[in-house]
Amino acid sequence: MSMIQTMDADGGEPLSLHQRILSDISERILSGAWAPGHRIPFEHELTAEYKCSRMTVNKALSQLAKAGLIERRRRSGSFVRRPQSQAAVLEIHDIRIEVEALGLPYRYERVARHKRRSSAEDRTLLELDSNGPVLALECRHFAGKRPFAHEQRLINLAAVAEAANEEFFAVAPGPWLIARVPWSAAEHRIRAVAADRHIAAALDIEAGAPCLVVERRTWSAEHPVTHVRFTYAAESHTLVARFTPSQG
Amino acid sequence: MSMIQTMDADGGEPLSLHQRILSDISERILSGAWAPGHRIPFEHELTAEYKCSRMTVNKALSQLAKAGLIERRRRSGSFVRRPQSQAAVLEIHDIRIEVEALGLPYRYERVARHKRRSSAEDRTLLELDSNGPVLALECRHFAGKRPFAHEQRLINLAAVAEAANEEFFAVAPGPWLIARVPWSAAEHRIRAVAADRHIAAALDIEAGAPCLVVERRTWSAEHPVTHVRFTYAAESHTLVARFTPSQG
DNA sequence: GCCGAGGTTATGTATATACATATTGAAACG
DNA sequence: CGTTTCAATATGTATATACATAACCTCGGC
Repeated sequence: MSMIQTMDADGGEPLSLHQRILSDISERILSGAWAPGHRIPFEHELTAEYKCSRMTVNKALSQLAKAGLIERRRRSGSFVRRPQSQAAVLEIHDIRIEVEALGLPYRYERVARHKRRSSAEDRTLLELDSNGPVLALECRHFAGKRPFAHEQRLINLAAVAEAANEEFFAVAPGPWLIARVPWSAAEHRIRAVAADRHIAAALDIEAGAPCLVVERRTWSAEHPVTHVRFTYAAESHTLVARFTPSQG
Repeated sequence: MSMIQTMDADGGEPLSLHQRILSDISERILSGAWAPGHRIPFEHELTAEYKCSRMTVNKALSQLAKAGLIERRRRSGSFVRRPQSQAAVLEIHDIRIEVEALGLPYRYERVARHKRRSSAEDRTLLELDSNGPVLALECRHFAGKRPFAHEQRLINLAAVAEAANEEFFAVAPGPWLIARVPWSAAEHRIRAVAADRHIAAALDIEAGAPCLVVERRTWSAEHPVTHVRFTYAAESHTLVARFTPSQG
């Protein structure tokens, strides 16, 4: 939101030159005016078109390149890229937020908590090398009276020692961790499963009913922190992911 | 498989100053050395630390701000941001690619094709105003001998007129559209459902078996282009989404 | 003690300049 | 004719500089 005035008389809000170049070019690409493979004008041509310095044009083009809309080749110029794969941004909110967004009262329940040396399965899930101690948690999240999600979580105590002293009666492990541990990477796996008897009981649904499972593994500065599996009854939950080409 | 490349010590390739500043600062944030809320050094201090111009520092910090790692406030400085919600990048590939990545032969089959004025349901799915013509397609994608995915698609013929002349016997609508229509936005909905009789027959599974459904709506320059629903048998498919703090 | 005016400060944007680097196309050479 | 060399070119990165803008602080008037 910047305030340098553009010379154009068409009266929109004041855009910085930088942003004007960015949106002009994305426009032309996304509208199809410049098809994939098309060579977009050289920096010095855009410099003339927008009556600005090459630095400004360069910054805008570099940003488009980083966003994946164009590809730049030395000596040859810049070219509109062919889309290769759809990439969408999936926002994964705290469950409390999701429930409250539905207008329902949220309740959290800790079902079980065990501290133990990591089993082979724990080590697979967390991608741990050593058999250090882990904390295994089982929880339920309610929307109104109905169970909304079932949570199975492993916390690597070598990475988050203070979790050993927390009972997780009042606060859910998700928010507790977020407030304490800076995440640096995460991997999500999303799939459909049939509810086994344990999950069916926990979510108050029929065994064999379809469920959406979201698993997340989190690292902080190379150390595995936590693995969590959320299971939602099919009717209760839809994940939404959006893609819009970034404009900076 | 660490997803974080830290460039410690004298290590490998020469990094540009810009990138060195970027990764240094992300390091310190992600490792927790600089906690959320911490004020990171002023531009002029970093200028001194790295012995470079303010422009270089500014570019790096602006990028970190755009990536959401820090927040910049005029006159006050730059601060490490508290993570608000997990955002992950979900890559949605062409089905042929996914099948071939599994090492299985890919086959495509067009099941049905109807051209019609859009029904009320079509208009809801496509977010259309008028009752213009649409093309409704039903297809199957095979991995080896087994059905891998079932596809139900609507194409807005007002936006993609030439689709009316394409039979889609040889080429799947996904790649056909991608090659022709520049996408500008897309929305994905992901959920678990129980297979109805039709889907069960198409995927050769039991009715009631859990399936993963991915629906995608695509726009091009404000015009709805297509709505597609992919249904995968539970065992056949897992979506993977990654989050790594962007380093530019 | 309240409140507004104005200065200070850090960031935001833009310019002109310089040199590095990768790549291409053509000239020079064996 | 094929290969090497070299200059031209477009991008990549960095510098010094300038001025705009928002926000905070202090000071002074009442």
